[in-house]
Amino acid sequence: MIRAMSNDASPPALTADDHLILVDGSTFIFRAYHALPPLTRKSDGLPVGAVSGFCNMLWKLLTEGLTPEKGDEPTHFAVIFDHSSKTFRSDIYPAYKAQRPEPPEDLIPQFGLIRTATRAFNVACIEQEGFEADDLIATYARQAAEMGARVTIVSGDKDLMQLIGPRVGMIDTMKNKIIGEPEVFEKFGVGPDKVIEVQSLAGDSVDNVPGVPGIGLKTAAQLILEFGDLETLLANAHTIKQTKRRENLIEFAEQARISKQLVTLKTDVPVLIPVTDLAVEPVNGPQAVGFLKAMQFTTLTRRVADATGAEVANIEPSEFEIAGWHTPDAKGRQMERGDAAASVDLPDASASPRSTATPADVPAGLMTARALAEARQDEARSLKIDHAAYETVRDLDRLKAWVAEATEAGLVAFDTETTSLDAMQANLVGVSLATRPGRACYVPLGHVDGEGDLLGGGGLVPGQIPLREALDVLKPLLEDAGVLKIGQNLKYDYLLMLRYGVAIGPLDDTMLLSYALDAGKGGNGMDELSERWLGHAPISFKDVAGSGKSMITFDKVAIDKATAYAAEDADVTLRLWRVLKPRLASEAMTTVYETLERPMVPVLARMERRGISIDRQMLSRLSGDFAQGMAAVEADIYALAGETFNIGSPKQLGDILFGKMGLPGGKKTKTGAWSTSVSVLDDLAAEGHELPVRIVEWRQLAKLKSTYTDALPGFINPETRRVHTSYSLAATTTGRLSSSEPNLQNIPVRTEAGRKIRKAFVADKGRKLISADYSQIELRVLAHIADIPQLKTAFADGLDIHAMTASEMFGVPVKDMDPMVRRRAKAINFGIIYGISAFGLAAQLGISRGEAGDYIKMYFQRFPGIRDYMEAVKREVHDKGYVTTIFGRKAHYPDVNTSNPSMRAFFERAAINAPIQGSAADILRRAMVRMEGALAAAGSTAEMLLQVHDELIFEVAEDGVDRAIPVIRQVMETACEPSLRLTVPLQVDARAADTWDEAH
DNA sequence: CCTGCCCCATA
DNA sequence: GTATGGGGCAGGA
Repeated sequence: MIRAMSNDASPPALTADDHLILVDGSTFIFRAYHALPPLTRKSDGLPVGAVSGFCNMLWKLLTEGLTPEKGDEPTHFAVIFDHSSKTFRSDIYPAYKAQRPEPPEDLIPQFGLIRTATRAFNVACIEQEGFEADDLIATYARQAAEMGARVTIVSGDKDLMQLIGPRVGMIDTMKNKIIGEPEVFEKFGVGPDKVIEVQSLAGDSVDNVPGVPGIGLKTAAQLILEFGDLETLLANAHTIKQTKRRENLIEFAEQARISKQLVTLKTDVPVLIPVTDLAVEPVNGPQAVGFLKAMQFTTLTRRVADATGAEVANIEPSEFEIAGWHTPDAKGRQMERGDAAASVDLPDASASPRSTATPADVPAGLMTARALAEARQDEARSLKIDHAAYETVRDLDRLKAWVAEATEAGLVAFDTETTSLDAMQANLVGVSLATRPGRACYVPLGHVDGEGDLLGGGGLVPGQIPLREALDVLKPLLEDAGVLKIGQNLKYDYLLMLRYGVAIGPLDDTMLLSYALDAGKGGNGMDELSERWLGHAPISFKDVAGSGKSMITFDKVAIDKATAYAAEDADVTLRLWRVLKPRLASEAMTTVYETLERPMVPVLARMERRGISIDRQMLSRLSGDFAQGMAAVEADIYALAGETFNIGSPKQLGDILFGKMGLPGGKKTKTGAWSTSVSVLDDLAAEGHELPVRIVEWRQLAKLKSTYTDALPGFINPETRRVHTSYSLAATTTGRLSSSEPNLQNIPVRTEAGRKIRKAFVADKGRKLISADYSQIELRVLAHIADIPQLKTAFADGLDIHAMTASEMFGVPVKDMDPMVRRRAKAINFGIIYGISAFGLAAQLGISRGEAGDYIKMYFQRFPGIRDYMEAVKREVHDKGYVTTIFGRKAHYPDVNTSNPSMRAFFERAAINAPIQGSAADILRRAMVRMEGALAAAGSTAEMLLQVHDELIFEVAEDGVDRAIPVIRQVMETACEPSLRLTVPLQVDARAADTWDEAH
């Protein structure tokens, strides 16, 4: 099959019209294995996932080249493999690639199969003793390029990037990504010609290339850019300023040289098969089809047969032996199933399923509630999970039967499977339902064929109900007021289903139940809750979809695996609900859950769905401005430091400031490194040093650029053209929300440069943004909780609270007060909220600990109620393990009684802060829950978009501003009522403008 | 590729 | 001194 041996007439040399494709077979196998669904098996169990990916790629490259356009097809083609692990490199450095782990067991048979596949397609299959595939590729690439031909290397291996040049390109078919000079630069920080220099410094722990300790890619690139190459650098190593680095470069110079030898690919391998012999030959249809048939790759078999005119029906599957493979013991597998089945027989835990949903079932008296809660906890641990008992719902009749069952039961656990964690971009792949423990199903709706997935997707897998028809049956159930929908983190499913025209309700969320009951005791994710309450570890998402780069989307997961995973989620959710829901009554947390948690789900889902517009052009301009600013500052920094270094590396910066320049640094971080935080740099600046000032400037620009102006545009949803954050309802111990992807709760505001970013958050044309924020809400809450007369009076009279504090403490009049005095009082006020310590206050104000301690003493003398409050909270948290907000939310600190004094003090401060921060958070939640209804009732079309802890952002048509603002203020200022009468007024400032910056 | 660390943006 | 999320770097799988 290899035609290289027929050398009677030597084939013509390659020309500029030729195109040589070199496939790196060895790394392909590993990468395909990890990228593809974990278990793609032929009917007899032979694992063929990597082979399938390989054949699809091979066929596509052979017939189309890199792109479907004509004229791109290869004229020459070879697949290159490693021959054995021993190469000239292991002679230079025995450790080289010595720690390679054994390949996974199910991958072993595929090594031989891929070589067989290559030959089946009539493609040259090349390996040579003593040389790695990379060296052969390097040699062929050089030879072909010298003849003027175009070369494409098919690999994702970074070691091959050194070969890239004008005629030599690279493509990573796993990622569908072309790798050219820009990509190399992105990865190594230098062009292809300097890649080996960088690699010899940075090393590579995967291949055991040692490099120089302490030098990573970033630093290596910087050194090479400065010195040009390794030898020049080593010759000038003594001039390197950073002590540790200089020493390492000198000490490990030889190691760097060895590394360079290891990473430099040989371009002069005496190849046994000349490059001219790699000319493409036509695929032998029957031969290729025979192999593909044996592999049971139906789609590709058909495709190749069509293209070659081979008759599939008339071709027998090829027979061949496969090393490392034997048919598994069918009996053994049977046994395994039998064992699992033995535990299937679930007793029907709820004789009357419907009863669990009706309020009548929840006993009125606390003692009975506790008895029920305890019984449920025992039950949960005794009931086992059986994946084999779950049903895959494949037709409309079965789905209708499940809907009927759920309707009859009056409750159903519901979960969606999708293609993305982002509910605004996810497509529905399937839903699962559970009606009682052990009784669950999965309804696949959008699973696709995974076979053609390397260079293009497959079609819908048969045996699935059409999405539209399924939704028509599910919608009435999901919106049925008589059926409780139970989910885990239902905001996700709610938002997703909203996009499919379904508004889920009524609902219960196990994550929020857990959060209301146990905030602070641990996570509220399903896996963790399942472990905690059911003693069961559910199938992990990783097990069905993989992780990292090789992760597949759920629509590519095989339906039987998907059923086990998805139905289990619904089952587990239902079981968790049965444990957690009765605890609400028995622990008197029902009101918290029903007023502060559950109603937030639809409110936040709608906010997230609305999103906010950002001005992409403005951010792009800002990015450019920041980059320019950084470059200018950078030049100053290098001049001041007398050398270049990586400013973004705190380690290197510390070496420069405190090592080389010998500045008095003092502070170390907890790992013993020099601290280079702003406070340290500011101290240095105060002593007249210029460099720290510049560093702080650079840091600010770098932060704004990377975190905001560069990152935010990537979050613009292509469909809505807006940015949709995701709020977490259960991420904090105190009751605050958190925002992520992107985090819109930390958009800059304090500096001028930062506020420019806020200007990029804009109202759509003809509309305005309204920002409404509570003034001093936490201090007001403190005044209320701790019952401090002076503070309450000051708020009632609308005074400047910090000035008043200063006046009380230092006995100075508010009128014409020294700003410094007010600043101190302000810092103390904030310190109180944070559970003040003399240490912290001293750091904040830049005064001595003793002085700070005196301030605190003075404060407590003037406001003894604050000290009493703090002492009371400490007693409470030590006594009960939790503290509560004004609305009854609990924040747990299970480790507060630790014997470690500093840990203990930390938990005490957190416990002091929690009722203050948490009560303010509760107030915000109450306002948010009421807001939409109040606006609608007042005839306002204003839409609530964002929450930032004490601020709400709305968008409304220009002519709707005046109607909206009074409603917003009213709702926010009266948010506590009627449950609670605060003894201080709440004050809300609201403003409308075109941008967030101006509205704020 | 993942994790810990450091630093920093907000309230 | 409280509460978060996230970016860049370096080291170890």
